[in-house]
Amino acid sequence: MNHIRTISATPCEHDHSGKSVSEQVNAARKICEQQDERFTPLRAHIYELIVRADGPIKAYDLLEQLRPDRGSPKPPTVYRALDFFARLGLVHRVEALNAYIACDHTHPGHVAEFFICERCDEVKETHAHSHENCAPNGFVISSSVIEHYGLCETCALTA
Amino acid sequence: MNHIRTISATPCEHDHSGKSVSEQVNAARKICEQQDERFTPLRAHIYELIVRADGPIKAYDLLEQLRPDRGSPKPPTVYRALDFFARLGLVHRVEALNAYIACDHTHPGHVAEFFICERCDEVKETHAHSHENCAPNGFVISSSVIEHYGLCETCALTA
DNA sequence: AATCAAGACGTTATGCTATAACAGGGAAGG
DNA sequence: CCTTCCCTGTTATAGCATAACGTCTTGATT
Ligand SMILES: [Zn+2]
Ligand SMILES: [Zn+2]
Ligand SMILES: [Zn+2]
Ligand SMILES: [Zn+2]
Repeated sequence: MNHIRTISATPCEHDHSGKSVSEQVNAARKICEQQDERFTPLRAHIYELIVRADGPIKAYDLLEQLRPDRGSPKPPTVYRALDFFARLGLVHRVEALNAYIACDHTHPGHVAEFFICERCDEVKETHAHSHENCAPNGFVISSSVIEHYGLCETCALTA
Repeated sequence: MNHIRTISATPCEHDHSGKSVSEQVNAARKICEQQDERFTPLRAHIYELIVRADGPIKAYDLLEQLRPDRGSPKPPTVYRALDFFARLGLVHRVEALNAYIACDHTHPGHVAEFFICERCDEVKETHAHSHENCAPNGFVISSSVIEHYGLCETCALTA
């Protein structure tokens, strides 16, 4: 189907959200603790890798990056952590990329809307407006996937 | 990640769109011919299976349904057809289901927005409103994925 | 008619994505 | 101490998609 866009594996060191990696990790730790969930060393490690990726990252790329620090982890190791973070709203799955990205909103649990540049891989996350008005009469939305692909302003100008 | 919702494989005989299966197939044939694309017997066969599914259908389920009429087709057979239909806007991919569905709009090429009932698997397709206004300044959208999951009116009332 | 280029299809093989199921270990509470 | 729950490791398998090559048909060009 050729439907999966590619994403680069190049992390970036600039501070995208105005928070350092460790600040973001600590914020996640706090959110976990507030919900009586355990922010274990493994989870902290994986979450940090997701944050450092500074964009969508694939499960098997996370798996690679866990090596050799944690031996040779197997897929369930990372998928379980991703499930956990998704449940807490700390990480979103980007459906059309088969990838995962840290939520960059301070209050997780919202409906995320992504704008993904296909040229430079930059991703902007916004709070989606309500689509209840768009729904067929009586339809009750419980979750939504809203992703846009195209060119960011910079790339659009230099294209 | 447990992110993939399930869909039932039960086709349904009711006429969802007001057009019969053969009418839908003929409409697709016409759209192909208008664009100087070939609506081959294989493509017609696969398109008809998608229409008959009357909802999202998976690539490997299509593959099964092609047997034994067409011997033992392999995955590329169906993925090539799906690519073709998607290129013409006759079929949409539903990202969160890893499934494909016939466009039920008469003028393909639009941005589709799906409302998918997780209880009865009914899918309503609408024309999405523009999200350009929601985009970061200067972002140029080239394609979008908009899918909502929840309960249709009937299921919400009887839940 | 002979030639050529493009596209459609069959086939083999492989790669990527994700989960089921079972076993062991550690933390928290009784 | 002992039980319960959850976290993690591990093996195996399921599910989704494409690369690459060969053959044949179609339709245009010479
Ligand atoms: Zn978010
Ligand atoms: Zn860009
Ligand atoms: Zn459509
Ligand atoms: Zn329903």
